[in-house]
Amino acid sequence: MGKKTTVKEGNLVIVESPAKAKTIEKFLGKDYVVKSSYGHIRDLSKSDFGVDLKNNYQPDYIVSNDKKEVVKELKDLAAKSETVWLASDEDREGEAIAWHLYEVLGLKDDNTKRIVFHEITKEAIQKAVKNPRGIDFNLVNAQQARRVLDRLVGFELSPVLWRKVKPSLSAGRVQSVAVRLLVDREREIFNFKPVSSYRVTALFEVKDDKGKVTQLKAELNKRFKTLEETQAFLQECADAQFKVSKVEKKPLKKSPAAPFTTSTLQQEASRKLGFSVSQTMSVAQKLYEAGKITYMRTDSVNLSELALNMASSMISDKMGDQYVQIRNYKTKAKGAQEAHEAIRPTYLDKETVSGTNQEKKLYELIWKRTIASQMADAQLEKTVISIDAGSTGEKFVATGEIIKFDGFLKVYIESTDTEGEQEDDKDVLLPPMSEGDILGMLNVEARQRWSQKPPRFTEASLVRKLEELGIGRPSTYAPTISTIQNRGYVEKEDREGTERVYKYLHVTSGAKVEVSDKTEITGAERAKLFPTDIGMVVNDFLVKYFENIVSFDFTAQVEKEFDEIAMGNVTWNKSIDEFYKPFHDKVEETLETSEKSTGERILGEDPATGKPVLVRIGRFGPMAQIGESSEESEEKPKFASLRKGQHIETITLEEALDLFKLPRTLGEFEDKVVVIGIGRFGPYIRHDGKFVSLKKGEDDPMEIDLDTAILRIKTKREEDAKKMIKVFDEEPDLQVLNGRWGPYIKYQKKNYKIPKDKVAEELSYDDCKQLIADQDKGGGKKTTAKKKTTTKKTTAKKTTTKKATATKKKTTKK
DNA sequence: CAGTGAGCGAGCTTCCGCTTGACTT
Repeated sequence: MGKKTTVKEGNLVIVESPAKAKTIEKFLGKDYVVKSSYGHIRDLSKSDFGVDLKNNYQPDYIVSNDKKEVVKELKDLAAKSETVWLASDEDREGEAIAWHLYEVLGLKDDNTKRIVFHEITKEAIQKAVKNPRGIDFNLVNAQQARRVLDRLVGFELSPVLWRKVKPSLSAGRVQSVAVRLLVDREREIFNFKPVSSYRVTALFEVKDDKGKVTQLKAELNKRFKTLEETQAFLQECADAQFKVSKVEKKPLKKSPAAPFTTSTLQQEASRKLGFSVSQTMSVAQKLYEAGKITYMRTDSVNLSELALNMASSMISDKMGDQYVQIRNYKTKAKGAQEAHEAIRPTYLDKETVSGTNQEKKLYELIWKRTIASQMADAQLEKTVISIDAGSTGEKFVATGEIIKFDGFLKVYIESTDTEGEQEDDKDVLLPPMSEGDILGMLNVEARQRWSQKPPRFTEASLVRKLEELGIGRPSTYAPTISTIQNRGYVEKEDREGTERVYKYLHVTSGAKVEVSDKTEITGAERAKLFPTDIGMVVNDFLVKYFENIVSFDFTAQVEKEFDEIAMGNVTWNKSIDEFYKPFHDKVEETLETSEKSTGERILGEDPATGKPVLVRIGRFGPMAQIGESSEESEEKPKFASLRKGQHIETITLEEALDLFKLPRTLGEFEDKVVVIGIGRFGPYIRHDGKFVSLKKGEDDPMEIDLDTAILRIKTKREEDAKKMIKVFDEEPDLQVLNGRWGPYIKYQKKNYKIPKDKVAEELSYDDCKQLIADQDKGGGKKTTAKKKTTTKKTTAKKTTTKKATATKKKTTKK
């Protein structure tokens, strides 16, 4: 063998994910090198849409900087290999990845093979290798159409928003519909008028054969509309005879839920473990990389043959044969592409794993759900007992369920989103009773209840809705939720409930009905998604001018078109052209004719000046304004920002006028004025150039008096004194302080860490200077490194710092 | 922990889907 002749030998297999590559390499043996493309290797350039509008929408693809290294490695390996196997996923995106690889790596037909498998088992992979095919260009074109359409929609609509609403905003096929769902729901809630009715329950005494007494709770089978009716009925009950009129027993069966997909995992992890969707994904990623679960971005509910066998033997060993029931689940999700298995443990005999608490919990959830999905139905018996209430003609009903055979319930019960206003009557064993039995009444009570407003979305329930509409993909649910929050369209928040008074009626046998007022907390929300004013204005704008794009079935419609392209019935650029021409005209028309959209609402007149009071979106967010700026009058309008929790759509004239009462001067303390105001971080006291926050829940900025304010200033001073560990005479700007995360050094407005082996109190001036120099040097290196990298990276950096400050705010709020 | 506003000058922002890391607090 001469040195310069390149001998091509061996096989290069390219998959999308590096963890997958590792597993597959084991199955294929020595002759195969398995590498990963890390997803797509190139994308549309960002200049001029990345699409040539004059040349049949020709895409301009470029390999981004962070992919250059991967591409180079793959190119080198491909050149040396005898055969290159493109093993990206078996779906539209996967096919496109294969094609991009083919193009960018300069592959040739005669030594390139396209293979697919949708489960990572030895059999599946060997079978795939035996059945190679070529690249499916129809499918690739369907992906190009998808990509180009999303680019055109996003990059044409967003600039319209910059001009007509506010800079830096965004719109897109997926995110804009997500926001619309939230805005629509918020308005439904706003317009919702709760209706009250009275729910009546009774407590009876039941004696069994042996004379043992048990209690039985039953609910009246109707609700009364008015207090009078309810009171009259309860009074009748006081002297009524209660007789069992019917005892009905019905068998009932419950079936397990399908194995996890990305979306159902996100929902259950949210309900059962309180995880956010991004949390779920990053914990799942860890489990996947450690080889503990299968791939976590999937829309498939299928389990491999191998997994089914494992489940079957696991269940029969552990619980017995009668618990095994192997099932095939069908996906219900619109547009599912099912390139992978469902999410399941790699080894079903492992009930738990090592790792962080979160990893353990999520793994256990996946294990239980997977096992339960292959278990027998639960057999239950439902008992319904009807009890006549004297001669009133009304019936009380008691229901109970007993489990005859637990089946899958032994390991897993699916949660629901319904929040528990209704008490749980289930799993109640009813005392034995027969028709004609007379029951002793202990008491009858009634309480006023209100119909429930539609529920606000959580991250997870929004994902479920999007999936239902076929909008977005498993890999984008979590990022979409982040995007709409980062753009300021949506906020995830807790809301405290408000007190509500309800009527409570109570009567015992033979007595007189007592009526009283009780209070309950209602409307409390935890980690719910609230649309912001900007979100609402942007949504209204898009609905008004681009209804078809933000309609709930836009994605479904274009998916149909993509399917046609994938089947070879339609040419992709032609299809894009049919969409783009009218769309672009509409964009042009909107730019020319539409007014700037600020969500302006006139609330009324300012009683002091008679000028109009209005609210709208300003350059810095939602604001209130008294008077209009006009050319005739020199007088400028007055401005005030809306406060947290206030919204353009719901704020009243009174609330808006209150905003202008601040800042207000309380008086003087130590010869300096004391001023109350409201800033970005809530209400504050300003005195002698310093700021002190008001006490939450105790101080009202409109009410607080000078004495209380002075008290707050003094306590703040004490706290500050405690905070200070050391100051140096050499430089008063250099301080050692006690912060929330322990001691730190502050110098020229920057903070520096103190290494764990140093004691804060013992640091000398020189020690501090040294630490600052060290850390500045480290930081300096980093910043120069960052400057060298691409613009893409710096923007990514920006968003992460934004996120960091956002979480900061939240923690201080607590 | 620190921080507590605000109208013409320049250029930027933006999409959806595949994939992982690299960043702090």
